[in-house]
Amino acid sequence: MSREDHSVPAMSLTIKSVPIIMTNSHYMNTGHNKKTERRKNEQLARRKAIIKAAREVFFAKGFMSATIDEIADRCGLAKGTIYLYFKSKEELYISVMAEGMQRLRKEFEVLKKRPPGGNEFVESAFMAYYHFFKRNRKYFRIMFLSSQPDMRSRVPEEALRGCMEAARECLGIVRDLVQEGIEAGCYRKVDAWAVANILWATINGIIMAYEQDPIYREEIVGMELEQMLLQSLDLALEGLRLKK
Amino acid sequence: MSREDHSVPAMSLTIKSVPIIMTNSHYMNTGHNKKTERRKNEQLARRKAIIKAAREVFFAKGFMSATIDEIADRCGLAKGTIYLYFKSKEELYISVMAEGMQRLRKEFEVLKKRPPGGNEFVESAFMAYYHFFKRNRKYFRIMFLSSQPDMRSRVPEEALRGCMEAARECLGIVRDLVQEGIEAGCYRKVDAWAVANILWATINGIIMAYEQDPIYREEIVGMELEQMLLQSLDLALEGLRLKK
Amino acid sequence: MSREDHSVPAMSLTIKSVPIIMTNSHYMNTGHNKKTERRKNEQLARRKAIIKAAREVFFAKGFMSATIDEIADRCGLAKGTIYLYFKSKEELYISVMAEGMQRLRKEFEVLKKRPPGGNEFVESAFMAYYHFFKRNRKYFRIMFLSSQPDMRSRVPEEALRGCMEAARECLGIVRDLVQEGIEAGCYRKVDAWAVANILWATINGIIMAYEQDPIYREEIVGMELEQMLLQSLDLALEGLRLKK
Amino acid sequence: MSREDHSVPAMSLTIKSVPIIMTNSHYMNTGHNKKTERRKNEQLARRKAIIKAAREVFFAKGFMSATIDEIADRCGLAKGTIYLYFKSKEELYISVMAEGMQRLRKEFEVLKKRPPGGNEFVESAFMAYYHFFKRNRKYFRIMFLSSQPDMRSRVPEEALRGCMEAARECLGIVRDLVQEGIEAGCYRKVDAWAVANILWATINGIIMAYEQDPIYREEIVGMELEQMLLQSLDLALEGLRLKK
DNA sequence: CATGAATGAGCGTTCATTCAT
DNA sequence: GATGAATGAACGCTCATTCAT
Repeated sequence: MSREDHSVPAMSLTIKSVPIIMTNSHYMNTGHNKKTERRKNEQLARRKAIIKAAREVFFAKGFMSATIDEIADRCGLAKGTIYLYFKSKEELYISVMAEGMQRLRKEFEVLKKRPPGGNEFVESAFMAYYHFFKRNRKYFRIMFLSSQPDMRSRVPEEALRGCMEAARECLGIVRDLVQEGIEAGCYRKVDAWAVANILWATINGIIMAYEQDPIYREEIVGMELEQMLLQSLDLALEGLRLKK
Repeated sequence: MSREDHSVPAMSLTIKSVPIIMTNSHYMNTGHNKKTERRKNEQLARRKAIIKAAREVFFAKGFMSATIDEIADRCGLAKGTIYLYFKSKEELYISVMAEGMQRLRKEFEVLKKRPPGGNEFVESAFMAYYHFFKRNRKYFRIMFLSSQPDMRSRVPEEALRGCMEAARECLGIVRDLVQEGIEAGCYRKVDAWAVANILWATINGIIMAYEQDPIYREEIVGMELEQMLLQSLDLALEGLRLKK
Repeated sequence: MSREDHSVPAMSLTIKSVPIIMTNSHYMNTGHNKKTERRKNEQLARRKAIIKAAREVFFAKGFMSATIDEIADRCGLAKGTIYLYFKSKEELYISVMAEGMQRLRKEFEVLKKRPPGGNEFVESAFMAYYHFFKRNRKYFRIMFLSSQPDMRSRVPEEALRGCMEAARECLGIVRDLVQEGIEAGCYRKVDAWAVANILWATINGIIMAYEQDPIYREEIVGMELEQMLLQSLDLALEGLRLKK
Repeated sequence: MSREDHSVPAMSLTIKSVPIIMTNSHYMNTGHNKKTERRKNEQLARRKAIIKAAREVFFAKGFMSATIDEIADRCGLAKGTIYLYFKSKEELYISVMAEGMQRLRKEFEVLKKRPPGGNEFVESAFMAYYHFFKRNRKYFRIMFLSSQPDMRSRVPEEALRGCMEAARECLGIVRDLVQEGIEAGCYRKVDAWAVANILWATINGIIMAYEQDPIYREEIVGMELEQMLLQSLDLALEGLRLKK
């Protein structure tokens, strides 16, 4: 059973990874009041610990069945403390999701550094997404929740934006790949942004189908996720490719 | 709603096995089980009424915030009565979903009767789905819930199968269309079932994207759903089409 | 569809056992309207069937957890029908109890016909009670419920009287035995009624102890019920016996 | 009560491993867990208050008709708070019972300190029990519930043991009295434990008879409880006494 | 009479959230 | 800040009882 490594080596706090998550960090290294700075770090660490615990519980039980009590237990904090960091269960949820999007974004980042000249533009994005999915499968299920009206109405818009931005950046990368493909004369002259969105949606749609009940997956779809994705990639490429 | 249920009187009574169970012996085969038949109809109607109310409440509030109390109020029944027809909130949910799938399936049915000779195979399915979506938009949101583990674990498998079957039939229709396209020499020789699933997933993925927060829809995707679907159709067709 | 399902060996109704249970039987055998008489019999049979079913369910589940639904199912009647015969769950309960007391009384009746001259007066009552207990163990548990205030407040006094009368008769028989013992010169000149009550209470108390949690029975009392009863009999006899 | 918990601020930070788990690090061994101690006391008091309220409601309404709402109201707590202290209505019930047994045990304790030389061994126990009963009459009714199968199956075994132990201790005291009587040459050489159990059961049986419906008490038993107990004591003593 | 669908008050219980310490 | 006891509204659900058929 492939492990999903949301462990967070904790190390990460000391390194650059922090600024990514940190949204509310307006502390400047003027050298002065260390105490405050130390505090900030502690708080940040705590915040991450809570998100980690929440993620684990949400993954194990689902959002609806998860309880703040269990999350608090799991990170060794008091229930009240959770509310010091997150206004509601829903904000906690969105934060877990945001963190997942950040991870994905980070993995997508490498696509930007592709050596020029290769011609698997879209393929690489497909694969990057697929590999992320394999290691973070459970994120997807809870992501599908974010469209629920009772979730959305309770999620602070600002927290949501964090997710969105990450998604936008990923899509931007895909768009760039498509654009490169066009410019390299491989792809037809399509609207790269639209295609990026379509590819993105396609993968999500396929994954969603696979996260349905096993009955659906086995008796209806009846083929492995990887195969399905590859065929879908094939179809898309065929649609994109410029025919001489 | 004109009832014609004085229909066929005795029939069932001619079967011996009945008397054993029967305790309520005193009405004879005179005008006979009018009562029973009427009952059946009433029950069916009530069931539908409950599903309708549930649908409305689920749509308005979301599954999590919906309450049985409100559903009961909305269809003018007592709370206990709801539980006479549905074992749990989750079963009610799945029944709403099943009903939605039935509707979709019914609309897809017409695709089967397409006059031969036309060549918009996949287009017609896309459009059928899209039109259904426009009129039943809110179904989709709640459908996305069915992948939640805490939902699935509480939904009676049998009720789920109802949904699945309808979905399978729709997919079958799409596959047939693809197959026709292949046989008509319009499409490449692809795995029609896989392609049907991919198309299906693509549309769902796109819809899901649009059912995300408006921020996502407006600021990120930034184009109308219809456009997006059309472009996606275009891409898919291009991918399917046989090039001379 | 002629059904003759007043089945019920019915026999039983024709014999003497009836008058005992029957409280509301003012039908005289004037020969006329047989129909009515048949009805009466049917009703009586139904009543007994319900009590039987109730007994089984009360025994299996306990009064609190028993449901009218299950009782109705078990005797193949509709729930509403139960309420035609018994005003409430509590009346049903008391009727089960009354029926148990009638049984006990019937078994005690034989003590009245003891051949004169024997000298095991009290012993025979002890043993009769004990044997009844062994075969009707579960009656006792539910009997202990009758002292609950929320039971009593809902039991129609009239139904209760049925129980009481049977108990009184049993006690009367015990008193007579004690009296015989006194007159035979075996026992001291005690108040026979009081002693009868004391003996009765003693046995009930012992049985109650045994119907407590097994922990109590095994870890605390620590001896077999039969032994305990015998020792208790021994003690009582020793107390009663006239010493020369 | 001066709290000194602004104590030592950073501390915990110096230890590396700590921050992860340690959450409540900030109060050191100064005047120290005064807080905790106060809490403990408060909790104990609350627990007692709840038991008191429950007792009152159970006594007034009976277990079945009692509601947690009423119990909560009566002790001025929220319903949820009750569940912080007791897992279920049944646990509350058993706790009320346990508390009653503790009281009885405490009253029995004095019997242990009887000045030697007296010869009313069993009498004193009878009387202690009787006096307890007079002041705590209503306990007995609800005690009779504990033999109900649907009660027992829902009572946490551990809570039950509390009751049992108290009962066992009382019985132990009675046994000792009997034993003393034997050793003092007053009583026959009987099995003291069995006799203790028999006496106990006898009193309980008598009390149960008196807690039946008033009809039973008045029309059947027809004598005062005290008289009955005295006669029963008399009978038992007569049975125990060593005859020259 | 018998039925059984409908009722609906009421249940025990949960848990996100608050707030005094 | 951190705590965790307290809250109490809301929950899903039950079931004795009624009543139209």
